[in-house]
Amino acid sequence: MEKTTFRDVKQTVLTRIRDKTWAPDTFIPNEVALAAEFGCSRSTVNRAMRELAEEGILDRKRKAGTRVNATPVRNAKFVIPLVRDEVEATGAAYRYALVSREVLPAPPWLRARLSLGDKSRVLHLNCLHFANNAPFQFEDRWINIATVPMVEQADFSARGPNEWLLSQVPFTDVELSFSANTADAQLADFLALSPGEPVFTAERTTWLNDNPVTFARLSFGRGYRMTTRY
Amino acid sequence: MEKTTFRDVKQTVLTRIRDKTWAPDTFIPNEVALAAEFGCSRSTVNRAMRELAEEGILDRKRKAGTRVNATPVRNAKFVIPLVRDEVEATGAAYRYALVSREVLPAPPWLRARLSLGDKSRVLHLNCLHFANNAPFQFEDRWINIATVPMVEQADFSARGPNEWLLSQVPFTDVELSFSANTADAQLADFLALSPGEPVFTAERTTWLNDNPVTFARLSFGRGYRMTTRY
DNA sequence: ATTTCCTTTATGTCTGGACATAATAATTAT
DNA sequence: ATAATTATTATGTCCAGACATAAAGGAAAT
Repeated sequence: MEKTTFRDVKQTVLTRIRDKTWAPDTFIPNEVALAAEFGCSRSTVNRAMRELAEEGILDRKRKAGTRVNATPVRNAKFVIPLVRDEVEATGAAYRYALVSREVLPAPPWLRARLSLGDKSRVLHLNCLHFANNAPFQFEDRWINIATVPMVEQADFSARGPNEWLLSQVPFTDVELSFSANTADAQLADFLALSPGEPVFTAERTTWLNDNPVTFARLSFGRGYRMTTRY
Repeated sequence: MEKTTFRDVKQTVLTRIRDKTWAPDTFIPNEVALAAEFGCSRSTVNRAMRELAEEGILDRKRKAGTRVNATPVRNAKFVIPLVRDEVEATGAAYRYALVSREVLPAPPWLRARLSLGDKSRVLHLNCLHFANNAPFQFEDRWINIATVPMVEQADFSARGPNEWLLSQVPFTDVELSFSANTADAQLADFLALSPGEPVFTAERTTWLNDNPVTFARLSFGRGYRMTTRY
């Protein structure tokens, strides 16, 4: 007879939820009772339940107990890779090109988005990432010079700003958002699309303890899909 | 003097990584050493390190040790809510309408996607979800009758199939993918767009232990954004 | 009836110890 | 030199027991 692991407990609990032994919105036995039933320690049950709660299956509250979540608002985990890795993972050759680089006062829309003062200076970069020489992603990147002073000396002709930032500048918070948009003339040009074609847009803003670090708008052309399994 | 919690340990480790005390791609001290340094038990250090590894910050291997991940492939967590909750969270009134319902043999593209046999029957539904009476999401839903026989008797005139499925049918695996597309004539009509306007598309396929349950294509009109912070 | 205080209870976390396991490093046999 | 075997080591997991803490429920005071 093998020992009951926290994985076994998770599995058993999941099965009971699926076969409606434990119905949605009802409380399940407490940890001590389950530990006794499964023949393991409370710590083991606790870990199993904690992870299931993390996954959105269960809802736990002190004293109240553990309830089966009626609407399992399951959270999908998206792995956000580097462009280089994303391209190379498909077997395609990755190439990077810097389109433009300039230092300028932060435009109003960016000041609003990052809550910057009105005399903030930013580095603005436009970059293109290719997969097998076909444009794959257009990167519109803004970096807050006040938070990252050394960015003015950095060389972005061979390596993209994202890779540089990841290796040089830590961050504590990220906001990420996805949307569908149409390509304007400039974007269509860069991504080899016709104006008006749909583009998949990912916008990422990062902070280092309340100090805005960077804002990036990443545009992907035809056929791009962001996929996850869980 | 307070006790050192696993949260304290996580915080300290993160700080040391950020200030480059522990550089990327280098090994950090083992759990016993850290427990001694922090004045806590190894279990506490273990939990902190395990969670940081889960978050993609660290890379752990038995015997080898714990290494600082050079390219923190941080994974974003997306909470996928019910349409109803998503709409009501903005303060808008939610309304649902069933557009069409028919039982038919699975079309070839669906058979391929769900690996269905060639005489599979499916229930096909078209639904509209409104926010304050403005179309918010168009749902193109296909349900595998073989896996969910009782779906033929279900009434979808008042409640959307997603809510019904969530409460009635368990699932074990989900594939989710996002993309940008253009509205065709039918979709433009339903979402009150002009044909050719961009739509944000989410496609979700779910299985119950290798048995395909359902495939849904959810289309969102103008201005829809899917956002997460971490 | 409403507020305030106290008790109870289930989860949250820590400890210190133990054994399991994977992977590396060292050793021995071919 | 190369392959097979054996130690070593850091992480992975488990346990039993302890105390902390949030929150529900009831009791007492207003």
